[in-house]
Amino acid sequence: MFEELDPLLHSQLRLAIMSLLIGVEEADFVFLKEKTNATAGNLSVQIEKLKEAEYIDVEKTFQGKMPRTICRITPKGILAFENYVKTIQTYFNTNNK
Amino acid sequence: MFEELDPLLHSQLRLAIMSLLIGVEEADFVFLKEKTNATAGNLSVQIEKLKEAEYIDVEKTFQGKMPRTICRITPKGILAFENYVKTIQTYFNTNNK
DNA sequence: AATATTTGGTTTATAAAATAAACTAGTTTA
DNA sequence: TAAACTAGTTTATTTTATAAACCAAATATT
Repeated sequence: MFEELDPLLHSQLRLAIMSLLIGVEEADFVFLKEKTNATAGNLSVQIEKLKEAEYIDVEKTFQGKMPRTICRITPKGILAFENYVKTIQTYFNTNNK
Repeated sequence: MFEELDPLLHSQLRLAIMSLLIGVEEADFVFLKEKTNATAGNLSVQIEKLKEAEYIDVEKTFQGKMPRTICRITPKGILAFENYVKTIQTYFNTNNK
């Protein structure tokens, strides 16, 4: 009756990251940190988990002399996100038969 | 930008319990256990947390000789649930400005 | 009538997650 | 050249979720 919620997405910060990435081509570490208000450490850990799951791609580059970490959502990530949204919606409606 | 998700409701089992209770007058332990497929131990713990937060009322009675635990959602619980739903929806739409 | 099993739970222990704090390596500014 | 800042990572701590073990009473079995 209550389908399992993808544990990788059922996390406030990881969901916020995916929410941001689904709307844009790419986003870097600093952007994600500002938008989510996460600490750098927490963000670093959660990005790594999304990457391991292949929900996002992570590219480490340099902008001038400073490091820059760019994230992009993958097709697999889009699917997982859409599925999570659909699944949790079933927890919302009152008529659970 | 991303408002905090009530940690008490951002839990698969507690959300399922609330989802069930919001649709009915009352529900007992056995009913909730069957519908959620939770183990009795997990259900017991999560019911206790929802009760502590005053999101639900818990009444311990007897049906004949057997114990029966009845749960009901409170007005506070309804508000919290509705607010959780509204908040997490903001994580879903692509246009996060 | 004793014993085994089931019911309706609670308590305790363990595993997994989230988060914060501390650290690194390099850069810019005073 | 020392202090402060940037862009992170790693490690440690706290919090959660979950499972396993337990309990008391009721019912079923031999």
